[in-house]
Amino acid sequence: MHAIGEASRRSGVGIETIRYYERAGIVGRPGRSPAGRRLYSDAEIGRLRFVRKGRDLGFPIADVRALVALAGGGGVSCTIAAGIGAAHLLAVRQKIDELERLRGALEGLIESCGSDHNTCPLLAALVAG
Amino acid sequence: MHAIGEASRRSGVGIETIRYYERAGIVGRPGRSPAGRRLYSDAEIGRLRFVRKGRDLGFPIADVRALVALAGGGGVSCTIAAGIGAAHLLAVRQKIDELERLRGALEGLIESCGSDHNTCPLLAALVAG
DNA sequence: ATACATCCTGTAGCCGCTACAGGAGCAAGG
DNA sequence: CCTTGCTCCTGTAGCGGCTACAGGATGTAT
Repeated sequence: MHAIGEASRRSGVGIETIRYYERAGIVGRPGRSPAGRRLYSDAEIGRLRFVRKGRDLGFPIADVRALVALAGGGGVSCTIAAGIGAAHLLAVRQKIDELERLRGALEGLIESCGSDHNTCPLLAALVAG
Repeated sequence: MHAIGEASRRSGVGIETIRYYERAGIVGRPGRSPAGRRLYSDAEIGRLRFVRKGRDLGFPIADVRALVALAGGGGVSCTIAAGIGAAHLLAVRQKIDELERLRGALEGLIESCGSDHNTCPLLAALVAG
């Protein structure tokens, strides 16, 4: 059993964030020492690591909560997990497309700022339309 | 002079958002009718449109505030505006790179979910190290 | 006169943390 | 035993950038 600081170091999740995850019900409440301090088992620290990895992959908290539940249960988990993953992948692809459009627009505007002009093309673009 | 609803329609900025922009000091305070209702000139509506376009290009509010100020003043504005734009473009490119990495990771995981396996690869990846 | 739309202020909620304030516990050195 | 300094506790507020109320006043059309 480890205190929250140790759990934080081992899982890579910040102390405040661990408490937040607990409040938000993403991870269960750990046991407590007689003085009321949180005590984490290795399995619980593993769950924190799981959450961090999910977040690193960009899954929203709601998805991570669902994935945690799936990892706990057995059976048809993989189909459901793959569904969640596929939906998230779609969202990531859409976000990329959106940012690519943005990038194109910005590149055009900034490039035109290099050439000769009286009025700033970037500012003009924002005023127009 | 136009009421806030008309200003919203003409600028494409929501009513609540316009008031938020005013509170946040992104746009100045408009005049008021005798009864205390906001009245917007065409120029002020233009400024709202400017803010919307900046936001559409993904500029954070602080940048938009700066760009509004530049559009108001004259002189060396373009160099500064181009600098703000270039910095934002860099941020957009970094975000894209990050999402591309994410996309790759997700694609790998989800693809492996299609093939034969005992343990779900996606869930396993989250549990592992 | 009445119905309905529009406007006002002020406050709270969203996400996912992060950063306090103000206190209590705990291990080690003097 | 006492102090020092670290960790931990709860509770609350802040970030960005809105969005959505509640509860009231005002404007317009019939």
